[in-house]
Amino acid sequence: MEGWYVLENAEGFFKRVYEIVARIPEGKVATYGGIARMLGYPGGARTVGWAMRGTPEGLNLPCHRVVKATGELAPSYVFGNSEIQRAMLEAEGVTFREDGTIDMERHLWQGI
DNA sequence: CAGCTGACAATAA
DNA sequence: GTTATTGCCAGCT
Repeated sequence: MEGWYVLENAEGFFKRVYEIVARIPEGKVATYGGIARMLGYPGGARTVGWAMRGTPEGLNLPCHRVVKATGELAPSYVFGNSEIQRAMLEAEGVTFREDGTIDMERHLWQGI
């Protein structure tokens, strides 16, 4: 966490979340709680997800790479259908288990 | 000004 | 093993 200031206007909690999400590499996924922990809020998992809800589309933020701690994808009403998110992650190179959940052990991004 | 809601997470039964 | 409940932080009404 040294040069995390791509968006120099990173003052609010939102921006801070956007920066981290924007840093997620392809083929990797981050959890809401994980991002919250990076910010120093171990219990701010909901807040991170809530911040994503207000994510401007102009930032082209890879919100589809943010999943639950259990490896499950976000609810269907986020993209209209969970298939979209799953398809995008598969296209990125993320592997899924038989349950339809992401293999966190392989793709969990801890924030390099 | 006070209470409610919400793209979650962890613990208890 | 699954299902239910509580806690958490920031913005909104």
